[in-house]
Amino acid sequence: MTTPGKHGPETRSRILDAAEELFVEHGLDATSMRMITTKAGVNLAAVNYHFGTKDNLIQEIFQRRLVELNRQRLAALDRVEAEAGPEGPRPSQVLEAFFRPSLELATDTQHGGRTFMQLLGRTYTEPNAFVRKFLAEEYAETLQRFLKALYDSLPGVPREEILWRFHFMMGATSYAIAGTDTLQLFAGEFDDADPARLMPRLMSFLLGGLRAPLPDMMDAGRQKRGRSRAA
Amino acid sequence: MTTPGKHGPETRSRILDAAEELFVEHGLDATSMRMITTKAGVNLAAVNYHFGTKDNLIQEIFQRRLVELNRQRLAALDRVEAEAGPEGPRPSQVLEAFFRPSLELATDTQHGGRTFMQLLGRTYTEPNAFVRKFLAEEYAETLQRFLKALYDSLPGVPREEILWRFHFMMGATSYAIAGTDTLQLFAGEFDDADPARLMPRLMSFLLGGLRAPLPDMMDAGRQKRGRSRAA
DNA sequence: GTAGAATTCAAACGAACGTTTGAATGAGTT
DNA sequence: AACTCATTCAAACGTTCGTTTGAATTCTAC
Repeated sequence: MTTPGKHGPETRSRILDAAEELFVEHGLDATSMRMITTKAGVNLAAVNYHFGTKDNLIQEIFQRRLVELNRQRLAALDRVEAEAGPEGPRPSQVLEAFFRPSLELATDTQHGGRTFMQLLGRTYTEPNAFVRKFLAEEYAETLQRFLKALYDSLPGVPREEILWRFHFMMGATSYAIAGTDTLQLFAGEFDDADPARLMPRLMSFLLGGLRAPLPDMMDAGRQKRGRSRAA
Repeated sequence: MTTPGKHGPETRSRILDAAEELFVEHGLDATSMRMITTKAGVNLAAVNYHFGTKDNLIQEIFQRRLVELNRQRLAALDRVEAEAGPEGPRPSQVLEAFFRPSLELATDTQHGGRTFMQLLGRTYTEPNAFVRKFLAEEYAETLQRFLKALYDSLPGVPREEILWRFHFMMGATSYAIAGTDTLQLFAGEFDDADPARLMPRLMSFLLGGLRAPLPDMMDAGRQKRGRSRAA
């Protein structure tokens, strides 16, 4: 029943949840205000009343999740940095601190976490200028800290290579989260989409990529296992 | 001058080129017919006259490139399979056959290849049902053959793991191609966007990920270098 | 219970969208 | 020259979009 005609602070969250799902299913542009308000069971004008504009609604959806996500990431980085000695954490620990929170959020079907991570993965490549802008702002500090930690953990490796590989890793991750249906579309047989198994699978792949021999030049000191510590 | 008032078969290709660029810059939905025809210097009705609908235009843009791209991929696979002995090609050769043509197309700024690959990378995660449908159809045969070749080249590895890792690799690749500006946005210093260096960088990363130790279970026979051939 | 603020509602706004129309213009043929 | 057929053109079509409006309704507080 849900008594849609009554007042209540539920209206805001009803809109947020409905919009999140629809954005995943149809994309940001292709999701209209009328689709959102119909799904949420509220009046059309409710979105503009509570959020002002559609862009503000989008921004609020991303912020309420991203702030918490990056907080968890930085907290995890603080933890491994505190536990490690003066030489700092290992590369695998830094990666874990960054990617594990997002994967855990991606496996949370209870509170729409999975829905949001699919949306986020698709948004990384979205050309929408407005979205890209505040996405970059929201990530700036977090990425700065994690890149610095990665640089320090791999003292012998050129920063350029590390930056590229981190870029590749984010691509593999967002693709893995956002495009599981793509995978199923390609390979019919496939049915093991259990998100709980995704984490170890992705983690070993990412670490393998990070530790791969450097391309072409300076193959000396290739870190097959462990790291080539300088200090 | 280009004498836009005259007849000529240029109109079709002018529309295709203009649309390709605009789709990359703004996305499929956010690019209007009026933007396309204005940029191409043709009348608004020209798109519907030459292509019927906007969806047909999109489909034609993808087909004229994808057919050629997958033809090159399959030809490269034929080549390495012919050169290899009865044991078949090595995993790195299969990967090269698949990813090198797309990366070469991504570095071709002359004929709009880079533009198209950015578009393609973004489209992998696009929820547009119409686009996803013919994208899957266009890829079906190619992916079947490459997955089979990968399975045969890694006889000791569960097919499920190979499928997942191929998925991760496609994610890293499309992300690398589509989102270079994202990378620059995150890391200000970064200026080495030379696409010619992208290929070896990405290739060593992908191979490192493919060869990584399997997660958790059956770590026995981990293929650190080379393969654990069974036959 | 009544005033006042907050919220919901049906209806409409102007703008932009993809597409269609029918006349005007061009080249090719006889 | 007249006819034909493909193409281009300006204009309009109906639909949907995000947003606004002003009255109705509900909650809060005195």
